[in-house]
Amino acid sequence: MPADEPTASRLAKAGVRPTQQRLLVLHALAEEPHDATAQDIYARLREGEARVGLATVYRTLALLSERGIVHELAHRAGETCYRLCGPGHHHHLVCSSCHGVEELRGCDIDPWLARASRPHGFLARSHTLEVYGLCAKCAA
Amino acid sequence: MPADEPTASRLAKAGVRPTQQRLLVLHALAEEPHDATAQDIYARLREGEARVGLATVYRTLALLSERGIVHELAHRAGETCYRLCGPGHHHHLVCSSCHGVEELRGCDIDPWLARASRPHGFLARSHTLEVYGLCAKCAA
DNA sequence: ATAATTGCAAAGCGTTTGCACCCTG
DNA sequence: CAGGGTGCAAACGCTTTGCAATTAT
Repeated sequence: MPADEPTASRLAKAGVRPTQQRLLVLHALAEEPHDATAQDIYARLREGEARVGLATVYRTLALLSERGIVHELAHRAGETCYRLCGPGHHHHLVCSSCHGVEELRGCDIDPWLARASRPHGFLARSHTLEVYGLCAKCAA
Repeated sequence: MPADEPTASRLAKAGVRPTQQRLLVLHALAEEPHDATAQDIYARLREGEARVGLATVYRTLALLSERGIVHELAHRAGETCYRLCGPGHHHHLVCSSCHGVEELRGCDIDPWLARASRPHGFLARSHTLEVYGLCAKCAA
């Protein structure tokens, strides 16, 4: 089953067997304008002619997240959101109105962080930053 | 039922009736070295002689969170963590080893954020930042 | 052929809710 | 006395898991 070389090889390189349903999940995620839950993806796939089980969607998202192919966000309590992100360190601009997500690159707060946490004797290693506000469309 | 003036009046000022179980929940939370889930608090209270229902703990934490008396953190997926924080804007230094939480004050990344999000046409309004690393004790 | 993957349905968990009783104001 | 607060247990919704059938290499 070819039809989708780039995505398939991306999976293969990550040591994930590129099955039909995994590609479907990945495609569905790619089409989401903002991050989506497992149930969202499942519903989206069911709308079409796709035959994928809910459990498979959960398993797939967990696997892809573990392999770093998708990112797991936790802004909503009670359910996990997933998003297909570009590579490298970045943060998210989350629109409070349309819930769209944009990536904010060029994060240079590490030096600031290191300085700020020094008085605490705290050794900063990583951080998460999410920004809420209005995207260009919704601000208009 | 006096015995706990400061906490009680703090609740009263927030328009929350200072009942016995609300004070118990608040005290339990104050004694937690790091943030705790509703179930954590419930278990802690049950260890003692306190007679508080689980539902009450959930309702209380939700109410206190809504009133800004406790903060709701979402680092763990699947369950909501709560923490009794000082006032004002601040962030958290979360120790990856002991899971202790320290408050990081003096957050001045807003100007940086505003600048960074401008090219996106994004209007930043608020943000969340959590820093992971090692606290002074664990780094030693 | 062999081992991984999938689907279904049941089980698990954290959380919420209905309702009668209790307590506070 | 009136109305919010509480406790219990049942109901919920999201997620995980057991197991037999299916599919990929």
